[in-house]
Amino acid sequence: MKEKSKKIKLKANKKVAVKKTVKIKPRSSFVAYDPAKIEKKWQKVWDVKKLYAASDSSKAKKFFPLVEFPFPSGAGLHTGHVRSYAAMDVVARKHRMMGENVLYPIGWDAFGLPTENYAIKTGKQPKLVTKENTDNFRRQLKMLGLSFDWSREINTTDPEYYKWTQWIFLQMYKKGLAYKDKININWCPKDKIGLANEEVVNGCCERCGTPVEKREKEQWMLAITKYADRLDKDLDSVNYLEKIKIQQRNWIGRSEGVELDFSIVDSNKGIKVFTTRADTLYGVTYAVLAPEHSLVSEMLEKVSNKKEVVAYIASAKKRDDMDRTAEGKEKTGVELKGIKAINPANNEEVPVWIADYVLASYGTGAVMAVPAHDERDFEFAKKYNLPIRHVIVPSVVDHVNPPRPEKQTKVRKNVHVIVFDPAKNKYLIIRNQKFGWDTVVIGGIEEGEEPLDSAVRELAEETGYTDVEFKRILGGPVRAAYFAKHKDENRVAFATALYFELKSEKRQAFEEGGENEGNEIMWIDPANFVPGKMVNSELPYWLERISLGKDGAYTGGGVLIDSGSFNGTDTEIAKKEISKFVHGKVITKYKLRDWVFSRQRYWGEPIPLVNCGKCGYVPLSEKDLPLILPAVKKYEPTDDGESPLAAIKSWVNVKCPTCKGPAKRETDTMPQWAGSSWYYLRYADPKNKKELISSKQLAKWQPVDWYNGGMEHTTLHLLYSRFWHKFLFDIGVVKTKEPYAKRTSHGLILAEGGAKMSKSVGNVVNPDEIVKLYGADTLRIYEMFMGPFDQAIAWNSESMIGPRRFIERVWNLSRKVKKDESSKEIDSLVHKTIKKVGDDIESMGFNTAISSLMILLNAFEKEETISKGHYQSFLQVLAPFAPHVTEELWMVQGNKKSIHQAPWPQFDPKKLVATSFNIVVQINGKVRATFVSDSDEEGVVKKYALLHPVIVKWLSGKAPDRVIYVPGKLVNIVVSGL
RNA sequence: GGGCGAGUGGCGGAAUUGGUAUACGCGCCAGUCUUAGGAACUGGUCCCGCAAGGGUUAAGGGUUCGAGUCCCUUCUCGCCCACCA
Repeated sequence: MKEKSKKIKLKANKKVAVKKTVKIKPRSSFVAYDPAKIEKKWQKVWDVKKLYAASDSSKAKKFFPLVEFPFPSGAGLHTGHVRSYAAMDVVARKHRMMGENVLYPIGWDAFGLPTENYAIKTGKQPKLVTKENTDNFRRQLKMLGLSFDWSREINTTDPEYYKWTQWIFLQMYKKGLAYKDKININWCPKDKIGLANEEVVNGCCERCGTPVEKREKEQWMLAITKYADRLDKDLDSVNYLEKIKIQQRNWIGRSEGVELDFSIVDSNKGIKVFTTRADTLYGVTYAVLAPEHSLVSEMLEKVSNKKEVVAYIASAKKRDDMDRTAEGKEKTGVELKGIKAINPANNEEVPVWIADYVLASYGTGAVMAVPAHDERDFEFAKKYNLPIRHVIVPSVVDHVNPPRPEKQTKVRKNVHVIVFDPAKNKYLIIRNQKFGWDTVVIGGIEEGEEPLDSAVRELAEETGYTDVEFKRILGGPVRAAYFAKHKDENRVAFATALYFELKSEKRQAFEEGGENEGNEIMWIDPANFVPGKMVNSELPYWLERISLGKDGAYTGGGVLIDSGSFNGTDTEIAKKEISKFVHGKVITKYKLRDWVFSRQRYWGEPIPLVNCGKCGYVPLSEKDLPLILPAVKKYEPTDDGESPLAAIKSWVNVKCPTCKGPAKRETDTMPQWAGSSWYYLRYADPKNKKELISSKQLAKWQPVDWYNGGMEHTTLHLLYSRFWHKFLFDIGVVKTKEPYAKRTSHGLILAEGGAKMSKSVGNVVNPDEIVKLYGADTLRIYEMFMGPFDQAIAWNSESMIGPRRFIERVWNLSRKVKKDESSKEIDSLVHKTIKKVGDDIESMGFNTAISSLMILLNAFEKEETISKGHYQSFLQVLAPFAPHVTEELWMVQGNKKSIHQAPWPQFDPKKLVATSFNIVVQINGKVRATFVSDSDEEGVVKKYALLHPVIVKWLSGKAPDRVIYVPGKLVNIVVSGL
């Protein structure tokens, strides 16, 4: 698989370390560790003995770990491959030692553009280039000592392989999942190739970075959208990293909503809109169509500003993707004057607009606009001065004075007057001594009064302040239910907040006593102007709207207002009820688009169809598969976008399989993602000429138990292959709904300094050089040890020496091996290490696994001698990481069978239990003393802790208030007044 | 703008049912051996302090006997998506 090229920013303030060459001098009195010698030697032995071949007949439990097979580029293996492959190799080797029948396969995802581009440049046949590259990759993978089962090697460009890729395509065609459609495709003018949406990054070709153009072209499509629902739902049944599931779900983009009809005045036509917010229907103030919407041209004659509309459509078409995604792009649109649509809820006529913020490709290509409750509609309405109607209000229940069931309830409309004094940075509040609360100025809105007038009136009446500047209304109202102590009644208030700034201290006389009795007018800091300290439970909304600094749509839930008979209904309930009321159709939409499956290129699987003038597209008979990719002289795609295959007349012109009349072959080829969408199946039965996979092999090996790969394939390869698998399930070829039981991903390896490794920058680390310098075992351990497996990490050649020293020390350790028993502490540490390494491998904590092996080695080195048993156990748990050196040392110990066939050592749980305890004594949470206890009994430990001389000194006679004991670990003495 | 994640020595990083922060490795310092050291080995290495002791996990607040770990606020960085109604 091809790694997606991505831009990665340089981490700031990181020095690029100077690369040092390291001389490793042989030791004198001892056979020196020489990886160059032992690694080659053992690789040969393993190869000859077929040590890592999976057994089709074994009765042992099967284990099928999988890594993404590489695209064999001319650049050779990179460090990212090593990271993933070595990690799964560790897992595979451990499971093999656990006695499982392990299938750890590898192959080549060899179709693809880079090979073809290289062929164009050099005139070499892609087939030959592929052969050279795979040979090199194979050599490199073997050099690393990866325990692949080489007898099952597959290659997507092998006709015996792509026969089945073509076969699957034909089945899809027959089921109507493959269809031809004239679409606007993303066209890369440099690569001269159509791209899937997934292959366009920020409007540019993901391979070469050239801005993508739109071109209308007939393309083969695969109807992945028909599987959208299952691709989403079945994620529940697999063990993928959560972030992978989330990314897939986001990409599929399932959303549930309703389709509603807005009929058009004086016409039999209607606008179908899709919405997830049917509850806001009464807030619709206009409707919007995508410029490409078919209704637009149908109604054009009735539009009074036809010229303007036509011009707008033309300009929208010209806009390419770069323009559309440009930062801060302003929404544009134009009204279809003379056209009105009818809101089905209240039969109101609303204007109809066209605008490019509505996408033709999503939903119905038309929306009902609710500016009060949708950000985009809001922005648009502000720009074109369209009305904004609030129909949803947030709903709060007062936490301090909740409504009392026994009291009467009154509904009121309120204003909240929020006055800020910028000179003093303070807010105006009223403190009521009688009831003990703080509040902003509140007043009722009288009949026929504007909120602003009420606010000014109430402010003057209650506080006397008159010289204020009105800034703005803080969005729509908020509904609050509370008990009004001073009136002894429940209130449901719809409060609108108005924000003022104080201009001067000018005040008029105002009424004290009466209603205002006990009121104190105060200015408080913003720090105290917070929810919880104020009686106004709407305050969080006001503060949020103040901090936004501008008005915006309220997109949350709440309660309906101004919505006819639905007033007071909760949003969630209203969605259903309103939709029912206007006969909406409940519907699920997806962001996922159908997969553009054809490529006008040479180096891919030919699409096995024939186009007959009479019969249309006719599939080849299955016995005529594979349809072999013919040899051509020139690989260049043509400028008119036709595949180079179109130029081979003898190949193109055929007889129709159905009517035997003259017909032409389809000349498009399949994308690189085709062969990789099902390759994991073929490993179980790689040489089967009759079937894609036999049912016996299928039952034996499926599904993949653990699939590790790059995060960049989450929305492409992983989704595509799940789709193909589900299709194969539907036609009875496979028996599981999902191909991969578990999916994990590794982090990127960056170049030294944190930049992305790239050939053009020249900062690529070549595994060949590292192996030459340090050996494969060192490279493997380095990559496993460098950091957490799932995180991106920069290469650091300085650190490379650590793992090499580690291996040398293991090598030298063999001199200490005697038959004697080791100490109890060492014995316990060995067992702990066995457990830790085993657990860490399963949870991909490779770095901590190696760290614990280092700790054990350090302990061994402090001993005079170590026992043979302990030494061998150590080699065994190290073996998955460093297979060569451990094999050599294992054989030197006199073993006959390979260490990689030795059983995974067992740990004795009894030996993990400590016999003495390091007890930490704290006073008030601070460590004051430690001691060793041979008991972890609470009474004993506490007694010793309190008698400890240092503790006695610290306590200086004071009696502890409390003594807390954490079994076997810690005593915390709580004393007041120290 | 939305989603996900992260912030711990000079560097990569360890430690989460809350219980001695800085394991392991790199680098650095000193010593041993050596003609020599960019090798190897031994010891040291979070900060302040002669010490006793004090401080420290982006910043601030909270919960707790006890917080890197849990909660809130703020800041910074990375990744993915991005007009999806």
